[in-house]
Amino acid sequence: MSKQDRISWQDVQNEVRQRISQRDWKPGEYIPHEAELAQEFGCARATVNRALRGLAEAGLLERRRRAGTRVALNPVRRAEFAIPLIRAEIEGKGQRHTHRVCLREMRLPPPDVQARMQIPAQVPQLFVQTLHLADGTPYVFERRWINTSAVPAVEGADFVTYSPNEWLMREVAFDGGDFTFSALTASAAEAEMLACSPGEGLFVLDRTTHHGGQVITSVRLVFHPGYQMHTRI
Amino acid sequence: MSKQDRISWQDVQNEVRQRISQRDWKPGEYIPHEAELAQEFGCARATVNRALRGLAEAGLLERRRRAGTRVALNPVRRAEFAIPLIRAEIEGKGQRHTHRVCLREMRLPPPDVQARMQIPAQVPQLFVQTLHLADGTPYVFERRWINTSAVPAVEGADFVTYSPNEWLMREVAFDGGDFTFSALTASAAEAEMLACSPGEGLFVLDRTTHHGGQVITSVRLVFHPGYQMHTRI
DNA sequence: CTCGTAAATATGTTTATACATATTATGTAT
DNA sequence: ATACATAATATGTATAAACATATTTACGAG
Repeated sequence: MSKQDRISWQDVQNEVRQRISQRDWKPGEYIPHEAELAQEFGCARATVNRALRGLAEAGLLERRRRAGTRVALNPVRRAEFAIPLIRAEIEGKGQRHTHRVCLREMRLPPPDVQARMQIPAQVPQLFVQTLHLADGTPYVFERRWINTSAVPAVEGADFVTYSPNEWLMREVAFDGGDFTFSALTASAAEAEMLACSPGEGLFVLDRTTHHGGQVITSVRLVFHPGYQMHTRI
Repeated sequence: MSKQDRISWQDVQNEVRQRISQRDWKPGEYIPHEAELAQEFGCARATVNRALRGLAEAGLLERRRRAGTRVALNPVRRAEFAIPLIRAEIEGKGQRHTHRVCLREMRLPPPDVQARMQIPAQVPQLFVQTLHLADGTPYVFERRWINTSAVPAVEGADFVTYSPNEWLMREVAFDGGDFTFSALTASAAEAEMLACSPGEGLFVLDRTTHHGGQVITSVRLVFHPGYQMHTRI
């Protein structure tokens, strides 16, 4: 009952969410079916459907045809996070983003990278190391492999005006990606890059980006000590 | 055109997704409006709306009333991840989950925890340290604060049959949470708990769980070396 | 009693229609 | 030209109706 006198799907969703949260409807229990709720709330079934569908997508409800809708046993099983876009992330904090290409060469990828990128063996690929800085202090160090047969135009890119990621975002399309978050212990090389002590625990994001079945690029981002990724539900 | 001869919203969504991915419609460009697409695909506007709404939620499209719909400049900006439920995660790998409560006492929370939990100063809270094991090897070490005034029943819980998280999931409702992912360098105590070397980089998840404006619990999960969190889009 | 089939039922989807709302474009008065 | 009211327009939402689909229940033949 927000604006008009009509009941909106948001109204229904809020009410249902509250009933779950207050445990009027307990985990595992079946809730009334759509038609019944529609009558209770005085709205169309489609409106209830819209509301419940959203809650099911969020993992709060489990729905099955004929069986009905019930409150999930383990409520809230997924959350969303923002994919870090380095420049946006840094500028969003009011800092200035710069980057420095440390290395750019054709190189034979190690077996694990070759497997992950699903590329033939013994074919050199473009390897780029870049350091991103926020107000001049190291922010994240990236080691990137680029599939040169999928992105031939990359041969002519020097990644000075645009960082590798920015260049790729502008030049090539992609339709999927794999993300792996982990931690590693800073090696001497990484410590020097990120201006921290060797042995420090660092946050790592490995990302592999696809387009049309092909792997475009595979990158490891090693963040500065103290980096945090945040989300809420 | 999957099953029937009718066009489904999924058909429309796939087609649009493809046009974006193939850059028939380029980032920043406006796409035809719903009525136009409905005519092109031979379906109702509601069907197109459903398709485009989903893509907008995924961050692929940006929609504004009157202005229209355009392809997002930075396509794909968010991804979903599964919130780790220790037991489910371990058993999902075919391993056996056990846990050991190492410490359980009332204790005065340090200032940062007190602030995060939005509780009055100088009031002791329940503090529990638990080690979770997979097939007997340390998996994750948790340090948890529980708001005893929000969950008075916790006084009588020994967390032997149910681990703290499982107990809380069963006993109390919650409606929101904060998640922070980071990395830390293993201290001597953490190294001993997780049977790793001090100084190793470890993956950390800090989670604060709310219900009705109150903080229920705040926990730090320190994972074993090599732990990974995975997701894809 | 068992197995397979038919009926029942709750959710899922599509459609046409109507109206709401945000935002841009237009036009008019000053 | 500028400011402001007004029209135009694309998306957003609500509804009733019809049908699709998955899944369970009931039933009947053997």
